Amino acid sequence: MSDDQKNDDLYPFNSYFYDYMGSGGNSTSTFPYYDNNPLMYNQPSPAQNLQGPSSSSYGNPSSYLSFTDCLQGTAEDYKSLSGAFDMSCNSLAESAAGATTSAENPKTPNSSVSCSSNETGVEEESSKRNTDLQAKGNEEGNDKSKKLSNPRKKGEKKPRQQRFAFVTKSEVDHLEDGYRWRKYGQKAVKNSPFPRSYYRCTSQKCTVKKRVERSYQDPSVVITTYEGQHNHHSPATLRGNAAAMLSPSFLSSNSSSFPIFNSPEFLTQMLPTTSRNYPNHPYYQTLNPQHQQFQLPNEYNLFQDMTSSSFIQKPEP
DNA sequence: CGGATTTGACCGGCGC
DNA sequence: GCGCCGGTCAAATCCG
Repeated sequence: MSDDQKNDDLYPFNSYFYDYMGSGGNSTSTFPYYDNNPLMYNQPSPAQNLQGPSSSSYGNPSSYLSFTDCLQGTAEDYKSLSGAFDMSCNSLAESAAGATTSAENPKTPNSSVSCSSNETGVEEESSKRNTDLQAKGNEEGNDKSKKLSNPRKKGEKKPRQQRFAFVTKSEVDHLEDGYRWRKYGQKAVKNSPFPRSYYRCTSQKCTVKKRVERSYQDPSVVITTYEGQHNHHSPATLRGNAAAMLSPSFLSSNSSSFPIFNSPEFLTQMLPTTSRNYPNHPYYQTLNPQHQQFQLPNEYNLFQDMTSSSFIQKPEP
């Protein structure tokens, strides 16, 4: 396990988790974490998806706006949310990582382009790898014993795409998020009885990936990590789809107000339950390639900062 | 039959 | 240098 990954991934299943549990020094937090949150908790099955959270057995949906409701708003509405998340994450990331932000997410008034450099990098790498494979295939003919070739020059670090991870309580491992995914791998996770699944967006030229794993501490919890940004619209409607809202593309392609995030209900559901119900859980958070760790918690205040500065206020025009 | 999933092999990075 | 581990590939298999 590399330090890179320790800092990057923050998985509850690996050595980093134990470190976190033991010392508390590298504490992480969740964002967002949905516990008893009728807005996001218990992702509905695909069949339930369009019905919104009301089909959930968790929480009290009647008390809250559902994401379905929210998503029935204008595109501008969720542009704002996305922008807010992105802006928040970027500013936090920068503050945590100092000035080393050159490789990713240059702050621009239009946050929708904030991740483009990373995507380009990975796409280039991917193409390069394919090219290499083809070249190698030509060179080596049908030799199947050597499947893969070196995808990049030595010393050239693979650029990290922006990551966005969140925890969802669900019986279904692969949560419906409005995009189509193709599973390309599954690996056993160290210290966990549950495997981790790797998915790639099936859309052409879309490099977004996601990993799905189940918490071994709480098997009812599914941890989904998105990496990269979709370069296309969701093939399915976003209605009633919290995960789609929280996908990187959604969270980074926007710019005005999104009323639900101004609501105290949302905020109080969003974070406090995190520390209340899972005090030792290495909460997921917004991740990015710069190894930042957001220590939300004292999280609630920070999140409030985030929300007050980013959700409530409109991003700069 | 075409697309999705499964699964074993492979690769690179890292620690020892 | 070796072993471990996360991530990915791709042939085989499954499924609608």
